[in-house]
Amino acid sequence: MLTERFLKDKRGAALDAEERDLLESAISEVRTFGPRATLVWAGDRVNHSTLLVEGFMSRYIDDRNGLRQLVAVHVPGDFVDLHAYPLKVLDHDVATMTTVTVAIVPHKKLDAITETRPMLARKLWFATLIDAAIHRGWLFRLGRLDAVGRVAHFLCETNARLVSAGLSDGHRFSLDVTQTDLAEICGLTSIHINRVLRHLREEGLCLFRASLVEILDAERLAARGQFDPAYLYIANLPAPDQRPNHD
Amino acid sequence: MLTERFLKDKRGAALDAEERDLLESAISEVRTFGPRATLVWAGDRVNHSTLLVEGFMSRYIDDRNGLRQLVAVHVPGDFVDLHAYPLKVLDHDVATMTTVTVAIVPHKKLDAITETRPMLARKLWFATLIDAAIHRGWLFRLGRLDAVGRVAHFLCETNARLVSAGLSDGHRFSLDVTQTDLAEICGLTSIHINRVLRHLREEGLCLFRASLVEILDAERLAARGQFDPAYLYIANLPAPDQRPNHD
DNA sequence: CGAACGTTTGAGATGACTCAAGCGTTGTGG
DNA sequence: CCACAACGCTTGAGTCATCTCAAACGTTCG
Repeated sequence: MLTERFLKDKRGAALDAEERDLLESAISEVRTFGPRATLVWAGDRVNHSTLLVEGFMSRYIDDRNGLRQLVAVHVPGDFVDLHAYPLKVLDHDVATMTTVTVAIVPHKKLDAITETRPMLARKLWFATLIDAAIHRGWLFRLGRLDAVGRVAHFLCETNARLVSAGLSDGHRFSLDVTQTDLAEICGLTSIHINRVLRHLREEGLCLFRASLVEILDAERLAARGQFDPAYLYIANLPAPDQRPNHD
Repeated sequence: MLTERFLKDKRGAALDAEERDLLESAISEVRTFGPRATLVWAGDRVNHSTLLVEGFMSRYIDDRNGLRQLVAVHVPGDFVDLHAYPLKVLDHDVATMTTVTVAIVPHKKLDAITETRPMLARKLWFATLIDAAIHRGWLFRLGRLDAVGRVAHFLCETNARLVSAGLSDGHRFSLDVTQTDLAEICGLTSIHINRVLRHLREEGLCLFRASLVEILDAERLAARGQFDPAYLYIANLPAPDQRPNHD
């Protein structure tokens, strides 16, 4: 089932069987794309959204000098550009990172859903708000962490999301991206990413080699990146530290 | 009218008279708060959302060492934590920056709207997606700009939003925040913010003094911050540069 | 009047960047 | 089938932006 992973394990928003069937029937087409293919350009009007079934995708903003800043990385189960349904025009590009399988959902079908199924509509809304929460996690990463912390934070986040998608056992997962990709995610240069990865390896925190991430010490890695998974809204997550009392 | 500025001038999502009345009648209470008051703590369950009528508010994430990263600044007309309606629990704190007037909208009233008015519901969804687009603008700012660029970018953004809210003439506006606030927005130290502001002043780009921003050279300031307002989804904006052809 | 807060400036430390070069792997066309 | 180009990874050396620590000043408010 193509929508199988969508909103799976998300706090209080999992789809029931009927909703899932409805969404599944909204898919008009299934396609595959090779790596590094751009599916949507900023500024273009779009009439459909893209559910990622397999592979990794990204969203990014280019600067004047050809440098780019990734604003999102998507894993299987993500409704990559569902926000294009209300927005119609995007402020960023949408591209594949690896070879992907995607399901296309025309906005016309979403019209039918939102007009007749307010609860499902609310869950779609919820899904786009998780993306926004992840944006905030990234803002914290870029604004408050040093280079090692940023990479550690990103790897913890990706691990948590892939565990939720059933694509990581919590210690090893496939992440087929280059060091340049990591640089564009973390707001660093690829050269510095290389030194950061060496540092993480030498400290026994984690390995990144040949498209494979091995987390050697999850606890210390999370501490180094000040990673608290609350913002991912994953259900049944082992409780993080209690927040301090707010007096 | 309390909701007067909400979605005003936003591309293709302005409310019609009936929708505005409906939203207005969903307000249960109007309150004022002093500066630096926290309205919502991360992790708390909330049953209402807050429409900002007057003043400035912020949303932020604290790190372990008491430092904070702002993830949003809100101006009058913003529905500050509308995303709490689907999410119920927030991943960040919500606080006032100045003295504010806010309108409280219970989630129960929003239930009634989403169940009977799919088009208005879609516009509420749209409003939360603009906040997400602004998050992305901030990610670009933090990930790809140097200190001077970040401050320039933020001031351009705030100017554009306040023009849209009718609170800036495009050249001068009141911004009652400290240099420490700017530091927490831009991911810098307040000391460095001070030097950046001096630089902007000496370059004739803009002044920030006594809670007043004066933009001396809007074009060069925007260039310095690589600011392109497309992500704000403001209607009838003078067209920015055409995007290059994508071949 | 004194305390608290925000601003301003200086000096020195450091983290990340730039430039440069070499290495290994992969894919491709002669 | 080999040679070479393209790409990604790795390392070194030097530079620069921003941070840290320190101190002084002005304003506001109790």
